[in-house]
Amino acid sequence: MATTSMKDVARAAGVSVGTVSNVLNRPEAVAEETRTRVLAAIGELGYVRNDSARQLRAGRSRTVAVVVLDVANPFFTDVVRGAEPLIESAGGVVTVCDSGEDVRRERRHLEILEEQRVLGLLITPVDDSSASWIERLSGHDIPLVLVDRGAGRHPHCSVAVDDVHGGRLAAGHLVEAGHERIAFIGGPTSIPQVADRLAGCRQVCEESGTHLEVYTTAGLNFAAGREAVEQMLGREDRPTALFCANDLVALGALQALTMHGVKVPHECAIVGYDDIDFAAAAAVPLSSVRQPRSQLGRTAAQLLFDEIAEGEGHTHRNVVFQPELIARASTSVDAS
Amino acid sequence: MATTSMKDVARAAGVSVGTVSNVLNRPEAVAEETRTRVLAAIGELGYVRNDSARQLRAGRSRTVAVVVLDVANPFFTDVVRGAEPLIESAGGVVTVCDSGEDVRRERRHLEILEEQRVLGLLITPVDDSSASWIERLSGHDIPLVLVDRGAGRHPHCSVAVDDVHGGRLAAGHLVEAGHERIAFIGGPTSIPQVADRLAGCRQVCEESGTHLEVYTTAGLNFAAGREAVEQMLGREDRPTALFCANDLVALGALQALTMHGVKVPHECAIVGYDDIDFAAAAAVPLSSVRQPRSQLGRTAAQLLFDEIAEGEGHTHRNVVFQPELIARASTSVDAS
DNA sequence: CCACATTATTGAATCGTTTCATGAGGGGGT
DNA sequence: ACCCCCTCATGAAACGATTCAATAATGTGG
Repeated sequence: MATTSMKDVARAAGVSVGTVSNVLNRPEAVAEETRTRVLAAIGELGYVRNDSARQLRAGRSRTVAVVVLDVANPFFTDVVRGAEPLIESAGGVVTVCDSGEDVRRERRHLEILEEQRVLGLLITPVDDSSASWIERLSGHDIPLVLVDRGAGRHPHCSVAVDDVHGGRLAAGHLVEAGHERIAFIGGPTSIPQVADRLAGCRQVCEESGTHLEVYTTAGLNFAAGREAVEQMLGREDRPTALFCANDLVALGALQALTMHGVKVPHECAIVGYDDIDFAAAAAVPLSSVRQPRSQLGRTAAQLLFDEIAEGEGHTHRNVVFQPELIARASTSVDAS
Repeated sequence: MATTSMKDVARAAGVSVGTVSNVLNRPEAVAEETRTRVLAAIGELGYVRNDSARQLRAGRSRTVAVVVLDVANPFFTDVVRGAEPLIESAGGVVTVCDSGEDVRRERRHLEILEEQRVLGLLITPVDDSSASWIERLSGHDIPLVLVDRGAGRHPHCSVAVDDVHGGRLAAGHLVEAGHERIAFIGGPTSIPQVADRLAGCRQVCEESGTHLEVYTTAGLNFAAGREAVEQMLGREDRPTALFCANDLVALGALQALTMHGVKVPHECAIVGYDDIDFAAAAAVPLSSVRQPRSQLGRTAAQLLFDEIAEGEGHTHRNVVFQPELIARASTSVDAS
């Protein structure tokens, strides 16, 4: 048998489809006696609403999509978790899309989301080339909030963390500890977060006359950190401290250093970024720049619903959070 | 302006909607000249297909949902990544739902997925109470594959890892290393994986006359491991080795032990489960039971599509993989 | 007893696709 | 000329819900 529809329920309960619909959507407008009869029929037939039909009529789905750079990165899972409660309590459904830092994957997701007529979008764009697609969605009346990106530069709501400041915090911490050769590991630099963190780091190094080497990686993951360190260890006169663009890279770097017998922190200090749970539990507890992850998600969801509610007369808001440095053993001076 | 529909495109190109549909779905059935004209109109108007209408007509969506216990757990992200390529190459769309080990959340997801008429489902059920819901979906013609659960017990396709064997491997490894007091940390035991791993562990302990203590936790995460260890340290005569139900728990335990100055491995050894990337990079590289994660996902997707393709005359298959023990420093005997 | 609210239900139009039977226009073959 | 076949394009009928104007049924007050 094909799936049962409202028509079947209506027939079984001896009412019209309009009434069945009312029972489901505005139960108070239906007489007690009728309502129970309809509900009974629904139970009996195992009827399940067809969301496609609902959406078609409504013109929009109730899905809010969150497009992130890497679902395996705890930073993003925390952002998502921060956003979920608000979305769900507003009757929305959350779907997470992983762009994997790949513009093509991102585009594919956006195409599908557009066809699905999603209610709204929280997105961390892969890089600047994503902009045209984002404008397209926005032009098609899909409200969106940029996450961790685009403070003020784009005509959209956004939440972000001041990554330049974060870079300064990290580098400043290392310079204060007396390091004179610092390496930055991270990439690709087309990712704005990476570029900003590096920029902040560079500022501090230039101000203090500290030598800075940059190791550009292809991604922000475990393997990237490991490979960068392998490459670095070949050189003479190697840096005494690393600033890694995120904690995954830092953990990879830490692992490679340990494997090659380089002692952290006193032969080489490390600062990461994001302060994920694993950072504190690493071989050497990792100093890291902490971002208010779940707050980032919550605020993003809030901005999205504000935009939806306000409609036409909406003015975009850009919320910027300040990061915070958490010092741990990986940069400890007295651990020597 | 409302979103532009096929009707608008048809008008602009001077053809009927049927033809526009053909251009999109069976371009070879449309004359070259007409096709380009229609495509031009589509580009001009910025037309985007409406998926709700499509699905309504088709009766099914092209979404395959993967319902996992915890998206933040690298085990599951790897399973998902393993499944994705196959699903996407078959024209499907993947959506990941996080039940958070909570039956109520799981149920909410299943309700929504059913309303969405998903193409199929890969699911790791929270516990046995999920069964009735799963049967319901299955009865409503939604094909599904159980992941990491239900080898043979349920009337469905499934992929799984022999967790009892995994538990035996872990415990056997510790017993061989000479440990005589072992603690198992994990929970809730309503999760079948946890129960099986414990069962395997218990078998070995009984066979070898090894003392076993069980610390039941509320979840399989970082904090759970930390808390269990806090509790354990209060006791006298504490175990000399831990077997943790997964790596997150193990890392939490490791962190707590280190914080209290207990040396791993020689004051207390640890074996984890899953062999996630972080395991190798932990404070003390973690011995762990490795499961073929992405293969699990790939096979699950394969089984799902087989079931969809075979239709009525389908007979369920249950694939079981064998886990493997990876020994690292956290159980090393000569590291004393 | 009539006019008038009030409340509960109905039926039809609508959302945007896909699908399929139907038909129009052209060649070829006989 | 006639018939058949082919290629393209058409128009209308689904799909399953929501919404709203129209009605039916009931009660209220004058």
